[in-house]
Amino acid sequence: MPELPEVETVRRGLQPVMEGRIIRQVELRRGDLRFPLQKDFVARLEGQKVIGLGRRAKYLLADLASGDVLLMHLGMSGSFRVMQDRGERTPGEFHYPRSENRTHDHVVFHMASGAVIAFNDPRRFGYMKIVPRSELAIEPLLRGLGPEPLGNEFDAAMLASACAGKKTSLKAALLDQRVVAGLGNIYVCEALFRAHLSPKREASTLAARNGTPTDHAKRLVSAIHSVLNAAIEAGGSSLRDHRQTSGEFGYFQHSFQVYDRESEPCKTPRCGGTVKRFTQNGRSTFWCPKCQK
DNA sequence: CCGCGGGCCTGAGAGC
DNA sequence: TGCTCTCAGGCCCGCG
Repeated sequence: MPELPEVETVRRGLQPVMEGRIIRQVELRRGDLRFPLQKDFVARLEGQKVIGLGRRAKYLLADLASGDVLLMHLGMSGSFRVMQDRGERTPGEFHYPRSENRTHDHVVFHMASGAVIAFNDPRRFGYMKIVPRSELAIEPLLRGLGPEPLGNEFDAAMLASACAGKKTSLKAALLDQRVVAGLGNIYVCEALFRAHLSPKREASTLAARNGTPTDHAKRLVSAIHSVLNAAIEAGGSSLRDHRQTSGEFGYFQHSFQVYDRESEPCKTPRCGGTVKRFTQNGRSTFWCPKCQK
């Protein structure tokens, strides 16, 4: 599910219940996420104070007083849910809200404050890993990530140089986390539509000419900025799994221009085209062939 | 090095 | 109802 806007929405939901708070107990209900959690996973978290909760691309990073950092990735179907412990539990077991399927709550953080934070992930493509802060720079999971799309260093010049010489499609390039880190299938489709650029275009066609970024690169950067900012504002997109940490839906899916709109009319004024779908690198691409060139 | 396809998992929905 | 098939917000790995 989660691309940058969904992860950022989750971060904002978790921040008030994690930052400055102490993890009293970690309830490990399943340790085999995408890969097995570290043997000392629980021990390194229990009793720790969370100093800050940040985000890098699609990763959440909880900074601990011990000097460790807890990395969390939501994979395709991961979500966090914040609940309140009302003391209605038997030891070691939290009394979950009725009529809610919490069978895939794999890791549950019981905070000293009484907040209960459950990581739910049916497909288990998500994962967590604890690394010393001093080793973050060499952490394989983070090393190689490109610039943050909403950060200062991501601009037309940066995008143009990252695309230079790339024979692959523009869509594949944008999905490559080394080019820009945080976009996924939905927001790549949406950004390309808003920039009126074809997903089939060769990535290298965005490269600078005469040392100056092309208009295409500028248009694409501004489309990426606007679509991500709008999606964050809307609490992300809720298609299947994504919820805000309160359980509420995000609502950016109502603003999709092309994603999941196969055969529907193009939303570009006076275009009159129809949204098409095809498979690129094993993933669905939605676009309007009439106005995306 | 680069680009592509397969695989990892579970669940929802369509079609029969 | 139930089976089978396809598809899903990601990313690592191995192959050519």
